[in-house]
Amino acid sequence: MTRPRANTRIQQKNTGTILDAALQVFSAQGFRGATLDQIAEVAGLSKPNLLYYFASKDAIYQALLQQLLHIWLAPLAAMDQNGDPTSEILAYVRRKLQMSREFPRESRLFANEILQGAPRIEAAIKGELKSLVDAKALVIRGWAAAGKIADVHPHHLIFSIWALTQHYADFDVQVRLVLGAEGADPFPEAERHLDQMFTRLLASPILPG
Amino acid sequence: MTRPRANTRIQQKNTGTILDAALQVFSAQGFRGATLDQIAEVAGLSKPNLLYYFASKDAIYQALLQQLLHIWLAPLAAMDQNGDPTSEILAYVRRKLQMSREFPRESRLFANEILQGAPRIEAAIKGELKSLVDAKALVIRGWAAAGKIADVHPHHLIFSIWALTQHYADFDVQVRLVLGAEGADPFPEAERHLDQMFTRLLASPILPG
DNA sequence: GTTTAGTTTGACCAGATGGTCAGACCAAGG
DNA sequence: CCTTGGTCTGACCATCTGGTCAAACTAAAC
Repeated sequence: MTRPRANTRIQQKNTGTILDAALQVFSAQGFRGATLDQIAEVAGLSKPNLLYYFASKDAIYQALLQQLLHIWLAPLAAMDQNGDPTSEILAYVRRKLQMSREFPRESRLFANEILQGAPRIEAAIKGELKSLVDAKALVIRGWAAAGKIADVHPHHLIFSIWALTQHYADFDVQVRLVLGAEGADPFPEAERHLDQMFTRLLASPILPG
Repeated sequence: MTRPRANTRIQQKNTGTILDAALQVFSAQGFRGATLDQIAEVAGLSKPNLLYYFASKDAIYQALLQQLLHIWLAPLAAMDQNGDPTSEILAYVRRKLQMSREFPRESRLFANEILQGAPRIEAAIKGELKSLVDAKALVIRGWAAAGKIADVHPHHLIFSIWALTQHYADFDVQVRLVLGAEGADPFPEAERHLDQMFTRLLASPILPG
């Protein structure tokens, strides 16, 4: 094995730099649209040097996806079966929106990948991601059955959380253009709106009192 | 002007064929990822023949975007100020979801364009799209002020409709993979879920009775 | 049937792109 | 110092890509 495995300090630093630059470029251009030259320039390294650390353009992309999957699933994984149902779901929504704000590039990378048919992440979706979603869907179904939240379709509830929160990362440009100068930072208002949506959605049909 | 302007039958047929093929390829690969060779192959024409009808790759893409903008705005434009507020908004949601189902390639084309920073459609967003949205936002604000719907942020309401409906086109692969074999067609359930969400969101805080 | 305007293509080009490689460079241990 | 193993790069290559062009072909008007 001639390929380094991130032992040396230099290796750790450079693989990190490369992955960050790659995230920048891939998330903005998609896999096919991105070029090694662009990544190299952003990373401040030469192209052959990139290929010293990663076997190919594809390998860089794969490494990125692999690394990001965990960050991506964390907010859902943190949803606690034993907590208060509405609070747990609302907290998940807020965490996810926060991720759109802090990690828009990651969100766009995934969006690009899925848009293109998920050719390089299909396995992870069918595996890790689906397992987690199915598990949490069961929890939600349980909450609904116990009358603690309204009777919602668990999978579509999760889809709607993804759709609504990721929209503010993936379509950031559009959101800001449409809002114009008034709404310089769309996120506070977005959080209020999403709070409102999910609070109302989840409220049990018969209100106490 | 040597360039044809779609007069002849042949011109009409071929420009149509090319735009359809281009939609196919651009929506799946993004602008940079798509190649003229791919488009030519899908269209069943030679590459030079493509460039006989359109001046450049860019021109094909621009023509596509221009053509699609109208289709895209139609459902929102059809929202009627004089109709029943809740019905109007719910009808808009259904129309928009229907478009995700019938025209997923169009949705993905826009998604790709926005993801990449909307470099070639920024003007249209700041212009036509923003104008329409602002106008409809006023209508919604009026409905809310009159107490006919709950007090929602108009722009973010529209964003949430876009996000939720387009998700089923743009992330179709993911939706189907996560649902697995059970949900062969996610749309009926999606419609029920979105109906539920917006019905509850828009219901006035004080229920009659 | 011939002219004319519109249509199609094979061959070609310049620049971009992913990837290779031999050798230069450099840090650190002996 | 010198060796050694990891790091870096200029030069290079095959292929792909957007685009051109002269010439061949075809439909239809006269």
